[in-house]
Amino acid sequence: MPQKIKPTEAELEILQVLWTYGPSNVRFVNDKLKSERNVGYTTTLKVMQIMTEKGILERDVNSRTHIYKAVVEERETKNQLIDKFISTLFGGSTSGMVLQALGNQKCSTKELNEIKKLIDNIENPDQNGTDK
Amino acid sequence: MPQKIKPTEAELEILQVLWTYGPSNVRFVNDKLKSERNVGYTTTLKVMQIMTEKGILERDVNSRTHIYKAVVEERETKNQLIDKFISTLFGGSTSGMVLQALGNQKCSTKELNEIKKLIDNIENPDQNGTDK
DNA sequence: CTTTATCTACGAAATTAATCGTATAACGGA
DNA sequence: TCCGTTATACGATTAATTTCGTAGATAAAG
Repeated sequence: MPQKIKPTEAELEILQVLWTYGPSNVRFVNDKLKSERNVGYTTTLKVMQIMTEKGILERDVNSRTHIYKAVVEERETKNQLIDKFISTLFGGSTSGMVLQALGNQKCSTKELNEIKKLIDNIENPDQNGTDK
Repeated sequence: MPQKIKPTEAELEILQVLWTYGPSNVRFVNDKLKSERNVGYTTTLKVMQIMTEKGILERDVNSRTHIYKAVVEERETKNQLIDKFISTLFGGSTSGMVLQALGNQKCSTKELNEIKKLIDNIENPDQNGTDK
């Protein structure tokens, strides 16, 4: 576990864009954010600069338009956030959280089946389900 | 959906105590918080006063030592937080979040079975499992 | 009745997050 | 070459959060 990551709301939004679309410039990221809510260009720029200082992002400065990419890994970061969420709200009980999430959210039958399949795989790791 | 709840970190800690132990005074809450981290009495007092102003808590002022209780409901509040968490990090996909949570956390077989049972109940709501 | 401990009220500092305006440099087309 | 567009840099402001010190009131102990 290398670093401790605690992105702010605004930082998470930016990370989402970079995780989804790969390395991007500020304009692109800002456009994506603007499709969700109103935010100024320089605001996004500033946050991305701060993230770079913090080591959350890296940037390529070779061209005039800087290209930013996420340094932190999507899966790992989300795991940390889930961990924290579960420990804060559910006393560390993963199943407690899952039970509440499933109990109250609308989840398609297909999704539920995926989850069941995953559970079966966890319980019988050897028996090959030809997952991937 | 009555109100929108967005407790801060410190507020969530306090809510946890009140949800777990029921209506309490500041001293009690502060003692519980101190078992986790260092925090001064007046700090806890202040936060609880602010929460009361916000309508997150209510207090009984009859005795000198005020008794605070949570106005917001545990289940509902956690649901809102889960919702937000899922939409921010998993594009609204509950199963996406559950898959990642189960895939990476250690969860006992018993817990996994609970989850499976719940899924079965969701899929066959009529067939009575004598839930409650 | 004093003294000491315990409460609440209040104010204010310290931090952190988020936002944006303005300055300045560079690019691109007319 | 000149102008409008687009970048980054930087500073400053605002708002929210967290923290705690101090004052004043009340209870409890001696």
